[in-house]
Amino acid sequence: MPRSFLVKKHLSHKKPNYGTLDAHSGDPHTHVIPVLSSCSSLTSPSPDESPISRSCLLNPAVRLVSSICGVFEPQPLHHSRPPIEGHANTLPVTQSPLRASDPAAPQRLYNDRALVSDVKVSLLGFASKGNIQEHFECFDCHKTYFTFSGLAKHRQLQCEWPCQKYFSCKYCDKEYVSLGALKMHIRTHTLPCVCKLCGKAFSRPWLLQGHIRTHTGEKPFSCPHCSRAFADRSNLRAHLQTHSDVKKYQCRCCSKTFSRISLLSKHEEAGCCPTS
DNA sequence: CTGGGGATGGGGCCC
DNA sequence: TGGGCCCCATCCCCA
Repeated sequence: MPRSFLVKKHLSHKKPNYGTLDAHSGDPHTHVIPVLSSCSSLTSPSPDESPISRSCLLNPAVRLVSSICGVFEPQPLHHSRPPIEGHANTLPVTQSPLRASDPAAPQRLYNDRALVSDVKVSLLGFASKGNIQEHFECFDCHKTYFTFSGLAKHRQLQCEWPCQKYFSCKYCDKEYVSLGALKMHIRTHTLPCVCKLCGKAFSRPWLLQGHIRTHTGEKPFSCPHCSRAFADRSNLRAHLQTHSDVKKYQCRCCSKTFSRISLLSKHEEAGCCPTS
């Protein structure tokens, strides 16, 4: 049951990138090391022990922006747009050296982070609603998120970056806008989570956990209205609808109500609402 | 045909 | 960046 919005929308200039995938999968720190090297230059002489270097390294905004903009990347991405005026191609963090002994370092680091936020919003096509730290809105679909990471993941999975590579699955013809989305998709081919009892394989560990309950008979989700129990919370939720006097899904034609949208769909497909 | 349970896939969010 | 959890959606099967 593939979700089509994960897949890249256009199929032009298809560019398989297995080498990049393999390189990244082989070295999970590929994105981190360049940032560390850049940040360590700000925190000499002891970058390994400096809390500033650590915070710089762990700052997801710095890592994300650096990886996307190519500022710290050994292999720059192909920009389809010119640099944003006033920001050039250099992040502010490289312009204000920080030292652990500097008493003003924390505040300056905070200011730099604010600048990074500004850059990332400008460069990546993000719009902010009011306070930048409260709401992040996607330019393309206008969905809003409370955190930047939430918006970033949404952009990775559902909307296209203004300048990006496309990652093609080597097992099928699907293409994705981010390496992470591709990795997640590839798991549906490789199915690395295997049930030791029956050999059935799954793409994610929690799917395997749910499957194992079918062997053990464990049903941790009990209905508060009857004695039934379920192995899956979603199935309990569907069951709870059967106790409800008000069915959630109503036919627009005959006003008949159903406990599930699938039942309503089947009802409509059966011909109740031929025009809908 | 309908209603409901079982099983599974995938995105969002948090840590 | 990935794992875990939650939620939603969907398909299959059976009474």
